[in-house]
Amino acid sequence: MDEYINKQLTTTLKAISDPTRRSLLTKLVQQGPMRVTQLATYYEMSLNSISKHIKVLESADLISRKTLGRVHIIEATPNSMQCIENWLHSLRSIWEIRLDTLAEIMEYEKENNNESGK
Amino acid sequence: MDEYINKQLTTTLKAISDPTRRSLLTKLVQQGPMRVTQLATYYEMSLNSISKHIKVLESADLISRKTLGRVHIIEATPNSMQCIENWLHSLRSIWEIRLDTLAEIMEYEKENNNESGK
DNA sequence: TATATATTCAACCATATGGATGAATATATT
DNA sequence: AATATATTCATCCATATGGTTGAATATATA
Repeated sequence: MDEYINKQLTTTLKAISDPTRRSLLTKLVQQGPMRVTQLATYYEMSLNSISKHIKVLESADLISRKTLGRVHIIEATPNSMQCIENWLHSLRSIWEIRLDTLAEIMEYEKENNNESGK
Repeated sequence: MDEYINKQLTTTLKAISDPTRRSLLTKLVQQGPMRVTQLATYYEMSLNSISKHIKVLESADLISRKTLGRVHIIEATPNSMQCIENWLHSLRSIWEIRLDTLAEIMEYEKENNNESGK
């Protein structure tokens, strides 16, 4: 696989493998753009930790940030998760191709056995 | 979200967020069931590390193991990744619903402005 | 200008992770 | 019975991660 895509995949998967970050993302997708303090109110965690999580999501391109004065508006950019779906689908298609091939082989074997069994 | 599913999601995502483990999984999906030493030959890493990675994949239910004497046959079980697709799709549908609602609101605002502009 | 607010940065800590190596276990083979 | 093979377990190490707190920065408000 393309090494660039592979790294992007790693970054994206690591980012969403944390439950707090998944929750942040979901919140942003549900409620729309929001500022950091606003987001943080939903969690027991310190604001600083939330800010750190946002940074991780940002470097995975899962969110974008618009700075208005001292306020940062955070918006989900869920398109960046496409790479995950792509990987899942490619894996699934490889899987199905192999199962099909296997089925064909078994069919062939069966016929062969029938021949020799005549 | 259901806490059980959420934990499963975390385990699964953490498992596939490592490039070596994704590669192992892909190899198994492509080539079919294989034993540990066989798998390890494809990598520069020590056999022990591969064995450890396999254990991680196993506890995420991404592979299954059949023990035949001293040999362990490892097989990919990619269905367990369904939880990821489910999550991605649910997120996407929330996203689309919000965008639709937003579009309706904007449409309403537009009409409203037209009215007041008469 | 002084103060309050929004946010990040820096340092610290405990625990997790990914790798290595060497020993242990279980099973085959001679 | 002795040896070889397949695999995991235990330990160790360096680095990453997720959290905390306190300081710094930037902007708004009184």
